[in-house]
Amino acid sequence: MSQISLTFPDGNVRDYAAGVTPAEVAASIAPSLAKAAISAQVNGAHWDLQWPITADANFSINTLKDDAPALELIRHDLAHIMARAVQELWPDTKVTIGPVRDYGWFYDFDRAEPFTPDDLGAIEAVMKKIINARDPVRTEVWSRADAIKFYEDAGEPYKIELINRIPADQDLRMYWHGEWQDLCRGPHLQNTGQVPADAFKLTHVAGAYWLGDSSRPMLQRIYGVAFRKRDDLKAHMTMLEEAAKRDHRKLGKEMDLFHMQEEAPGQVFWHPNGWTIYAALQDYMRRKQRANGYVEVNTPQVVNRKLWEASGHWENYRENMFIVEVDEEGAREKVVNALKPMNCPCHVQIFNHGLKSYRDLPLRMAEFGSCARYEPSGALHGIMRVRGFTQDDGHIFCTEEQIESEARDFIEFLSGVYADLGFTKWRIKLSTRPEKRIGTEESWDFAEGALAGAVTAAGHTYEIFEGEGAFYGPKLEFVLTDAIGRDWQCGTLQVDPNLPERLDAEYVGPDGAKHRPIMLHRATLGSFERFIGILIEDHAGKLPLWLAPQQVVVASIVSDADDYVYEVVAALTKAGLRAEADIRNEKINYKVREHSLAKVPVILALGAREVAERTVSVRRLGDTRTASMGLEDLVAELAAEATPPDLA
RNA sequence: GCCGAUGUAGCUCAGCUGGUAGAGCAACGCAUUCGUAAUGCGUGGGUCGGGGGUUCGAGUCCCUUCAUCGGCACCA
Repeated sequence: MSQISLTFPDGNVRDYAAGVTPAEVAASIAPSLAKAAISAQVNGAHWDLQWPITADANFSINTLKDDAPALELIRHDLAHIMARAVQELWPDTKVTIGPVRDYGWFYDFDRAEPFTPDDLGAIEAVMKKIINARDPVRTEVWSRADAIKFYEDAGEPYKIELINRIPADQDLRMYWHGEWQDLCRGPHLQNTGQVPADAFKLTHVAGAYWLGDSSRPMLQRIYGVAFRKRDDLKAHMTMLEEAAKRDHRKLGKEMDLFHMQEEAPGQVFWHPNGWTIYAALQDYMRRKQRANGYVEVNTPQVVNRKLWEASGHWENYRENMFIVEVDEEGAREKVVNALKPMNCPCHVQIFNHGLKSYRDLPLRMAEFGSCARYEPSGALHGIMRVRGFTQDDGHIFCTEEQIESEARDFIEFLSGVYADLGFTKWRIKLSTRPEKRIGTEESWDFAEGALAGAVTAAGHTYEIFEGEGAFYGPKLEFVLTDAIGRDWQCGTLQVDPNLPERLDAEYVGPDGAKHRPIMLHRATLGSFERFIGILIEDHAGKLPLWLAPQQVVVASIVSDADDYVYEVVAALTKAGLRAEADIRNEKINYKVREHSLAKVPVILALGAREVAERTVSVRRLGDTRTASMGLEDLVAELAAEATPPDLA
């Protein structure tokens, strides 16, 4: 029998018989290691303790102390343990797949009766029993025919479909613990007892389509989370509670920003407070775009279907458009219009109005464009995913040669905006040509190269998303990370030679002939609705002063200070600050509590002392200390702080 | 759109197996002028998401519809 050499992390090299398993290697080193081992790394690959090693390799043993492999195995094994528990409780349940995901795993089942949240406790109890049984995990490689036969006998049709989807040159691996069996590529733990029994939790049940295909049956999915230690699980649950406290729907109510109601699902009723944020953000964007060479336009809400037919939207998105039919006097049939789902076709109309020259390019056209899309009911989510929204939309009409410099310019613009809004962590995705596409390979090469070049020139890096581009051109997507680590895709830049073609946009070139411009669709915030939702959650409602709806509340401590309160409010208002008086007959404790809960950034408390000294007592949100200062100094300080970042 | 859950006063929520709706906060009134996260007492307030049905009787049971929430699918 041939020998192989394993190189250990400390540099030691030991020889073993070919086909040795990591379990045997661990046992050859120390019995304690053999017991603690959960898996191995073989030439960097995550290796089951039972898989044979047939060639020389770099080798190390993983234990529960090794974070990444431990978490992967714990979560993966829990997926199997949960599936086993479910089949023990409800033997007629069919199993499908159960991958590791995020902080845990999920497993999809086919079962006539849906699971209820109450079932989760029962399943958890059986899972703990399985863990405590410490059943050894066993694995074998099977032939395709045997495996299919096995699952036919077992009545597990989904597994058969999975087998048929696995590439023919790939081994089929079966795993067992106890009597229970599953098809799985592995690796797994040595025995079920290696899973910490107190560091997992089943979180929720949900429907999910088989293979993610909405034309396939809907399965019952159970989600769980798992960690190495009980404390990690507790920390995770605390994190979820924190995230729930930041929920923009909850804060929107508490801060009286907006509401939504049944008569207008997916559309926002902005209250004065919320609209103040919206307006401050829009004013800021308007100034920024002007400074960046954009011309601002505005286009109609209700547009005849002819334009949507010409643009191609009618054909592709008719189902998602709000249709407006009008009985026009004398007309034989109804006039059919659609609320605009996007602004680009209208912008092309403005471009087409009058003759354009190459000297007009690049032409940067911006609109705070209100759009309406009939989103599927299940997609709606607070003000983040709505049916009526306003994009900070823009279209750059340019030549092919100008794509790169325009893209670069936009990336720098966007970078400045994100920094001003407090987002310093963000990344760029480059989506390239999809399978179904129009245009020549040369034009795709050129456009993808231009976007990649622009990113590099702007001093950033990008991640490629193969085949994720639009059918007409590649795109950049800008993903920002918020204060609690969640990603949000906001900005976008798309290269589009198609729409100018369809809507017959042209300009006169230096040669005197007519040419097609390229259109760059771009947005920085995406939609105001969604972005404000993100801002609220990012700041947990505690917005920077320039965006805060109510910047200062001036509260009286005694009614003798009422006149002075009004004087202070007047001084603040004159300095451009959003200030309100609170002279209600309430204790200062009560007022401080109420305005703090409403996330007012600055509370001034005025009593006899302040009146006498012409000072103010300042309390900042999130700070229990107070400071006393002169009225003029305070006004100057707040006015400076409340200046939008582009004007500071 | 699909699966599941939820919908009771302005807000947060209670209301067991059907017997004529309740709390806290908020609002309003009165008293209190009280120095940095809830002053006390009192008063008013709900066709229990909409529609239909079963029943002597429905917030409670059934059907249907709308909306919201958690996922899935979707996101030009």
